[in-house]
Amino acid sequence: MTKRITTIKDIAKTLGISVATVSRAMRDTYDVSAETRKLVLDTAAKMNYRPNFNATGLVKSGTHKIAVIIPAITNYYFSTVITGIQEYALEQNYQVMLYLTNDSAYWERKVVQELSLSSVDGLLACITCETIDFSHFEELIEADMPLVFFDRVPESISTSVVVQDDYTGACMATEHLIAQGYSKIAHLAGPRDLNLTQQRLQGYLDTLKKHDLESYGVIHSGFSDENGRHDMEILFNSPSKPDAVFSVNDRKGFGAILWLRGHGILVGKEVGVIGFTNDPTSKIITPSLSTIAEPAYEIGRKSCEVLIKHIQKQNYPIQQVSLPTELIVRESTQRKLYQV
Amino acid sequence: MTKRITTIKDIAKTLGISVATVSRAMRDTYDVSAETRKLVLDTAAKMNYRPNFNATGLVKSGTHKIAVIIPAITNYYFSTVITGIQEYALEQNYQVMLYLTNDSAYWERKVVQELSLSSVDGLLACITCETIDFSHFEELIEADMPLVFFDRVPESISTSVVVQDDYTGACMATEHLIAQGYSKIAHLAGPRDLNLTQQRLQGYLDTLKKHDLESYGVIHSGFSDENGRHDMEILFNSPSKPDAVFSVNDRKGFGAILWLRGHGILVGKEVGVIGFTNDPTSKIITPSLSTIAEPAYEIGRKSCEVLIKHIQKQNYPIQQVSLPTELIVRESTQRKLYQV
DNA sequence: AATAGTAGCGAGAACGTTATCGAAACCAGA
DNA sequence: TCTGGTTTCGATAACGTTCTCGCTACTATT
Repeated sequence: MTKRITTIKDIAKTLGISVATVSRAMRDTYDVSAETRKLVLDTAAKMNYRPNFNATGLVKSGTHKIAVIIPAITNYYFSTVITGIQEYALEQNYQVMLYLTNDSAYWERKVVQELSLSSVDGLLACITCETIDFSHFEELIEADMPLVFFDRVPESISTSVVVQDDYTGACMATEHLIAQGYSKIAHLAGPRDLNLTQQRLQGYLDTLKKHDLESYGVIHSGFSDENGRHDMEILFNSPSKPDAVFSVNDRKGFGAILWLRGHGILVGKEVGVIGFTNDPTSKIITPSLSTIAEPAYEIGRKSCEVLIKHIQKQNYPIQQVSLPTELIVRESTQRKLYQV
Repeated sequence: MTKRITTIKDIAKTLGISVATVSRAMRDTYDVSAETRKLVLDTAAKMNYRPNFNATGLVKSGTHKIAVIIPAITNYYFSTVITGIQEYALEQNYQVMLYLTNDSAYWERKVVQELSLSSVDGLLACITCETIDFSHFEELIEADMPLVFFDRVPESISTSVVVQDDYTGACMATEHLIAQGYSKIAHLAGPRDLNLTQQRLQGYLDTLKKHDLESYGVIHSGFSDENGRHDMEILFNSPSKPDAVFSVNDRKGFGAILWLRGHGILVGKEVGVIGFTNDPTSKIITPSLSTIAEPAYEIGRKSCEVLIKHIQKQNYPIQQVSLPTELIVRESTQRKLYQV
């Protein structure tokens, strides 16, 4: 703070050359001799020079920064996505600024609006489960700010999006339950307005219809294991009890398993449970949870890649990326091998 | 990008006043009349003006940004710490830039060295478990960059640090095991060089000594559940088998429980297990894992608070904050109530 | 009525870098 | 020796904002 940071001027002064030459030597410009470049680079290293990004950002409009707006990071999926984003960004020499909305539409709007257009080159966003008004994002688009959504994406806005194949994943999960001999299948669904919720719900419904089965209940609620428990309470207090549940995510699946165990119901043998995510805890819980694995890390990398392409090429076409999921069979959907 | 962003000059031009006045009106300067301020603010809003942080950062040295350098975020503790950091930073109008080192000392050094001193006001760091050379951090300190460490802190550097009380936590864990009647206690320790590892090890050793007990083994390894499994394999293949283990963190504790269950050993009744963290999965695993709860969220907030104080007051004294932990008793250390 | 004080504003420099333009130095060919 | 073409470099203007002066006009005091 008080100490003087060495600038390009200092280097120029000690070397007796102009700042322009120093600036050129720093970058890969041809307009400088090999010896002076080496001289500049050496003294720069000696004087512990670091470029001032505020200055470079001022003159070339473009900071090498991207903003990531995400509901939370305290779960496996989101934290893994961020890891993917971060790694790709670093490889491409971009820096990531993190904004947590805590799943509050109010905070999301506030963060997006206060985001200085000049402080980031682009935006990677995953909306809250409350977001129904997207005008704050639309303002960004009008200002030509590169923007790509991942995982939870709005339907009404035309931007690039990167998601997992939620529909097919849901079909696979439901098919698996049916193949295992379950027929009274219910669905623990996510918040109503989320695209992802609707996709997974539709995959579930379509697969049931394909097999001439009826739904044994669909309950919409949040993503926590507590939500899962509560939904099971409702589901199993109804006259027509299901013999399997497909949960919109693993955490609600954990809640479902815990509720079933707490009520002396054998998970797998009596009631099957399948989740969606492949959270590491799904291997740890007893019985272990069958699930649809999401490529979280790749979603992070891919969405960052698409964003940076948008940043670097003005008219890069809008991308609709959908990454494949995978069925992972564990104990919670096995009728025979039930153990413990 | 191609579209013109409104600047302070545009506002000045449309209003027929000088840029200086507009600048003053934006901030809380007395040197401007109430009416012109209102006029400026209104047209600024109308023209959708956003401040250019590159410019402000250039003239006042100080971007409102802090960098967070952390090994990973894909676990409960780190992601919760970041959440705390993020929330406090946002409240104080600071923005956080995230850097993941992936627990690689090489990456950590690279990130710290390439970090432009001018692009952030301060640094919040948690070292990798490989870091033994701290010269890259010392360079930052020499350049008067505010720096505070959290959780994993170096001993040799004199900066502010924010940690949980690892020593007392380890004492509490060991005391609890002894109180439950276990006497042959082993310790699944963390990576050797980490201060946190040594503190928890020392707490364990001191408590054993206090009760005239001998250690039934200390094994150093990483933090994953796989490490926990592997360490148990070694521990239980030795002639003197323990009847309880204190794990340096919950994830290794999960591995320990899984290993014991896999070998038909009743967790709790035959062999007690206690962890450290209070990862949400510790409630989900069977049997549920007793643990020492860490105040992860508060550690995030507190370390951010200390950093911002350092940023704002040049000679803010160095802080050594140690936040209390809490014993959480669950099934894995209960000899009597063992169920399932 | 003269002076002092103050509120409100403008002009211009500064922050550290890049970009544009042109000048100097050198070389080759005639 | 002169011309033309490179290569290498320096001066200077920009980028958007804040800050330091200083100026004007108004109010208050005597």
